[in-house]
Amino acid sequence: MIRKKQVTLNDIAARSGVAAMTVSRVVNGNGYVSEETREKVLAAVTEMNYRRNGLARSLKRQKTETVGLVLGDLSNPYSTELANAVRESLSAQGFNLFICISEHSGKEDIAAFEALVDHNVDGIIVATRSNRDGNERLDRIADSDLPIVVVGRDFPHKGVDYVSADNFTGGFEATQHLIDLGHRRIGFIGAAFEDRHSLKRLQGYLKALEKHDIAVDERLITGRSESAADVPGYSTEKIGYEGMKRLLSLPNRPTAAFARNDLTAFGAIAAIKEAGLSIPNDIAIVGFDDTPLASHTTPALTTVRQPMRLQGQIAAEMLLRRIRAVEDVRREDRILDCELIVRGSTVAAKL
Amino acid sequence: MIRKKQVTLNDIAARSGVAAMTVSRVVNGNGYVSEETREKVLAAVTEMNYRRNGLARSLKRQKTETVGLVLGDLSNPYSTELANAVRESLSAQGFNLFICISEHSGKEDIAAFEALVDHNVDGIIVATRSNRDGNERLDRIADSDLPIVVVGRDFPHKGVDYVSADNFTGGFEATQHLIDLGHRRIGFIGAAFEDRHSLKRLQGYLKALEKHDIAVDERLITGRSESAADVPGYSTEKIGYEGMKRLLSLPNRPTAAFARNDLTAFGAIAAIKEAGLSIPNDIAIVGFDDTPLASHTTPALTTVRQPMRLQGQIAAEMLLRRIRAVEDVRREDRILDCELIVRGSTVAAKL
DNA sequence: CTGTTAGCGCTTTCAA
DNA sequence: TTGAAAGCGCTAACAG
Repeated sequence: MIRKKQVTLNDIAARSGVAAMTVSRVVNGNGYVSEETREKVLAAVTEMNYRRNGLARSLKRQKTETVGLVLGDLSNPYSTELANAVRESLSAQGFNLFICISEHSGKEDIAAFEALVDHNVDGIIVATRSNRDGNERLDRIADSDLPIVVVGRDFPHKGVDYVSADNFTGGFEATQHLIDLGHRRIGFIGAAFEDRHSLKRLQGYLKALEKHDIAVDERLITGRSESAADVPGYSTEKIGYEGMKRLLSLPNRPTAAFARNDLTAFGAIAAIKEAGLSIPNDIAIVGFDDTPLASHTTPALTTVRQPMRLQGQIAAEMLLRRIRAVEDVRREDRILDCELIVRGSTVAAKL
Repeated sequence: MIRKKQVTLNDIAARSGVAAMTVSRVVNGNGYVSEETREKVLAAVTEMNYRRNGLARSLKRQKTETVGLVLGDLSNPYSTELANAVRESLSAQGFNLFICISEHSGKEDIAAFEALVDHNVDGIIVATRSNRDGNERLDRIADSDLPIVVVGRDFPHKGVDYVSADNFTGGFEATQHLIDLGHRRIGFIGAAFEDRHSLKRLQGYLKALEKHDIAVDERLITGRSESAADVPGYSTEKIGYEGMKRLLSLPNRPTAAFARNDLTAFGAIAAIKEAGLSIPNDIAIVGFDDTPLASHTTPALTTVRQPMRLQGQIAAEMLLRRIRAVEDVRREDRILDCELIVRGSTVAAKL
């Protein structure tokens, strides 16, 4: 259809018999305008249903007061809380937030970055998992001095801040907790082989085993299959379910397992119940995140709580600091403490 | 800090000794450019790390190839699946998706609309709950012919399409199912008083009772407290928990309950278990949505499945149709069937 | 195949 | 208190 032609400043100016500049002043509420003129203009604005063109405005002003947030997926409560916290912090400062989803694909990460840069956002918060293509592009964008903050992992670029939970220590403490309870055969659910060096929670797990001289049994570490392609949104739970099934089929099955996150733990719990086994007596389970549902499963889930909202707030602050900076900003990073929440899903190992 | 001055078409043109227009052609890959010139330009582009300015481009072209999606919250798996489906459909057509969250606040709805309109998105998909302020603003935006599609409810404007699940029939069938099982005292969880006329699922519930001559007991209908202000993201589960507690404290407690959605049902289940009662024998529960977790609770949740992805796809198609239309578009609406999924949380009433 | 011109809608700057 | 001019960076339309 023939879209109604956009009403412009000039239209309003013509209609109310003043200059475009005067209309601009009225619309933006700055500069001096006589009450009389103001009213005349405002009348025309209402009458013609005028909306200023943000594109033109931003083009001229060289800023958009908009920030982008790139998320790997939406299915994890982690993303949700983070996004809310970021949004709240930013909107309190008059910034808009546009969220992009990349579905954990490097290609889509790039598409999201492009889209945001194309729209000249004032800064980007990145909370996707690290991947080569995405990192490379992000690096280039950071080179152009666009403010960037990364959440949940680090990013080695002098112009990029990052904030993350202490996943390593969290993983360590979760595992340590199980060891303290007397468990020796402890599974890890949710790690693909290629995560070995990037997944801090897995590293914490390995470290705890090492500290107690428990040999690592590769078969106890299970994760998504090779074909990561078939792993869409909600798969984390599916991974937990399948991972636990694999652990249960082992000749010498573990007496406890640490799941990469709560969703994975929920899947694992389902598999255990389905096998007619009991939690925590046959198998103890620890999750990670302390999602809202964690306290409501039966039994309630022992898990590691990470400060999701705080990460979002800090990320927003870091970004605003960069956006507003008038001189060079020194890189900043924050690693936040996690907290082990012991509930019913863990208990001392049977002897 | 002094942000690096943006590299422009003219800079590249100057550097490579051609006109800006030629650079534009190379960058956008349209029009004829000799191989030789192309290479020269491309070299300069790489060398100077040029990125075209999307604002200027969109201002000139009068389109952004970007669509906005406004969501009430992110905590409901419904939003998640919808967003993913929308994103997939749009990105397949070369459109970007920017998601805005309104936290179920009319004020934030408006802020999201403004932000999107300000960025001259080509269209908006709205999936927030209906509210007066938001509707009013949306109406004005629709008046200006910006393509708009509403999801999950209707919206009475000749220029706005909508797609929704058949919540009324879904609610009816869920309740009917419980009645068929012999239940007569059936609670409804998750309806505030003011939802009475807007919540189709509640209307379906009431209709089913009416059909079977079961008198409505107001005390069996429970929802969020008056102060909706204290109800942030994840509260739906909390509402279910509290709602069920209230039902359990009734002198003559119900033998079954229909929860407004799965999250609410999960909360209700937690309350029942906490009271030492059994599901489904003491109280049967039906949810709505068939979220991924529904099949993994103990017992698994009987629920009404609504086609979330399909709604997203259709919404995207409807919007693209409007965006691409060259002449007036007739209003379209689609109501999609739901499906009752019977699992372990419902069983015949004890006599 | 390449260049010129004009202008998208706004705001900055300077002048009145 | 108001206005005129210039230009943000890009591309459509036309000319060469």
